[in-house]
Amino acid sequence: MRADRLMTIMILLQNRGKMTAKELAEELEVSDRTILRDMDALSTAGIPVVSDRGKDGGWRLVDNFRSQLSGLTMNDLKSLFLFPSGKVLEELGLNSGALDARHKLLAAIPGTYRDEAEAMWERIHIDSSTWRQSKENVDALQTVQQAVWEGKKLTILYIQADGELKERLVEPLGLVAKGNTWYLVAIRDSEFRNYRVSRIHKAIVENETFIRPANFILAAYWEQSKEEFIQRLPAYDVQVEIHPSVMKRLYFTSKFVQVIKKESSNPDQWIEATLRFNAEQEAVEYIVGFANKMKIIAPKDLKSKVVSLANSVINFYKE
Amino acid sequence: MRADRLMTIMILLQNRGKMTAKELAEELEVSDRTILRDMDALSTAGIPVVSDRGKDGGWRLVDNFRSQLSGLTMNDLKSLFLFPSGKVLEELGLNSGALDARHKLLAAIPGTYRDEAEAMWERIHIDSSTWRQSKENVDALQTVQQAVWEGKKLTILYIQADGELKERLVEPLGLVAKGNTWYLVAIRDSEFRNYRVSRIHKAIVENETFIRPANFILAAYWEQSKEEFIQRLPAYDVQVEIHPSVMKRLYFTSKFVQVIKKESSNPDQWIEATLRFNAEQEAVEYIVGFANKMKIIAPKDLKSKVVSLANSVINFYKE
DNA sequence: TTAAAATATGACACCTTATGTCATATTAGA
DNA sequence: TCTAATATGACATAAGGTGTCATATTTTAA
Repeated sequence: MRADRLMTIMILLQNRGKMTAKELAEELEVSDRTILRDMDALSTAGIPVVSDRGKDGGWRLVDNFRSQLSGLTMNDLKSLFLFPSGKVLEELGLNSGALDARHKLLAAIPGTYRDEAEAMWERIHIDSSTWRQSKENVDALQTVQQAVWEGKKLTILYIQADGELKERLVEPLGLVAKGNTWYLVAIRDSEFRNYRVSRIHKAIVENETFIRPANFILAAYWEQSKEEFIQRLPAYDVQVEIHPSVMKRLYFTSKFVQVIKKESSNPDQWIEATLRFNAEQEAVEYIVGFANKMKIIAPKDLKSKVVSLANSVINFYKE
Repeated sequence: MRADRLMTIMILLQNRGKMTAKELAEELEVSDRTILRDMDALSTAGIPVVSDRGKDGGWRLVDNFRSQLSGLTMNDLKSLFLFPSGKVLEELGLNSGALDARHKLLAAIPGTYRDEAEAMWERIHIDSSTWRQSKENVDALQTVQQAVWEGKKLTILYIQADGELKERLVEPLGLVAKGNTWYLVAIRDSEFRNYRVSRIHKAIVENETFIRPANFILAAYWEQSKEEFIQRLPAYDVQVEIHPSVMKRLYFTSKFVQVIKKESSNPDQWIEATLRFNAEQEAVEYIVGFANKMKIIAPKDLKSKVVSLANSVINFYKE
């Protein structure tokens, strides 16, 4: 009961600014004295409530703290109960069915939490699955996950980009779910590395434990790692003109689109755009599919590459 | 204190199987009698603890429940503090910075929760952003979100699939984050509808409120809606043989791959596979990019379509 | 300066909840 | 039959919380 009330006091002060003990007492149907005690309890708990004595006195949250709270407290509560996609939960072995049991456990928490939880569940849903069944292989995920939780070293057979199988002994720090793809973040030879879980052919949890780096923050590491990866991503830019009839298709596969200039309602006016690919070959393969609806402006030698590919298609099916 | 202890009992039983009241009492530094009372409380709360009397007696969780719990209780706690992607939080106005303040609030919860929260944060990270900047337009999300929270009707200017702008008055029920794409689930004309947020050109929150349907469950509705959408997705299956040199590429764009038969280590043996497309044209455009590395087996008339497209490429660049 | 509105603190009586101790009963296995 | 275990009730005590009351201090306005 009291935890409920403390939380409510915080929320009231956040929303209304300054309130007297008498007002709070009436709102919460307790005595003034109880409110004063609650204020002691909040202070003890580190919540910076302060009092103004005398006329026009009352209680408020320290202004700085309050302005933080105004963007935080209610939203904190909301995000506290915003659950990730059922697919992620499932692949972590935390089935959607667990949601119900968790709700039950949550019922033991002060009522305000519960109300916020329900509101969030009712209004926001996250879904990371694809429209069609993903073929991403997560056979190794259970084993990898076990090692992560138990802080044990892991031997993995890893399929490298060139298709070669390599055995590695790693210290698994965490897992990152990027869309439908799981990455294992681990230490090998004193260096941080990311391994795509679908490329782990086999994983064996070792008995040997390891010391987790003291200041390792998975989310921060991942953002940095991602930034570096993106920096190293090859970029092959192509200037094209697009026939309006395929604009919809371009939006649907927006993956390569960087810039679209001057989209016009004139159904006959070709539209300039910049596309970015990882490699020339990727550009060729993509652009050839647009046939005569996408015209290469630059680089100029890409045209002959596209034509060459088209010729090989024709020869292939001549038989 | 007691809530802590109840939770600890559950965890101990889950981890150790059967324990006597005496053992639990010693572990938790309370009397046997208190443990027996706690068991009553757990039963009352719906946790199926059962006792074995007499020699070799003790307390355990119902086997079925325990096996669920082994995937549930600890995992419940874990998933309770598994936070969705920072991108989703950001777009909901719940910035990553809120995480820290939430952690502080969570500190008020029994210590076991806090420990689990830290473990989860340290080991699992979710990231729904793309390697490259997404072009998905979420300008309207703030306004839409506001209406969702406030339970107010919303007027939207919606860009339909054919590009036409339509004005709609809707009752917004919730938001679904599907990968990088937000969908608004709303009622219009007494029917549930999904609107892609990036297609909402403009949104205006009305003053008029609406009655939320009593038994509406967003997650359930979304799963059903998705199922129906997938059922209606056209499926155009193509049997192909793939040269091993492009297998890597196929894995990278696994979107269309349905079945791969007999993958061989023989670098000269073509591999049979089934690809699924939404339309014949999509198949043509995709397969042409593989040139002579992907051979169409069936349907047979697709070959001529691919050749035709290749010809139009060649003619296009003849100038 | 006075009065009113506010908080600050302590104390006490009372209420509610929780705990430990004890006694008796029942169950299960050796 | 004996021992190890749970089952239940009861009672005294402890712990936590609340309301009422009294006294003290601070602030502002008249």
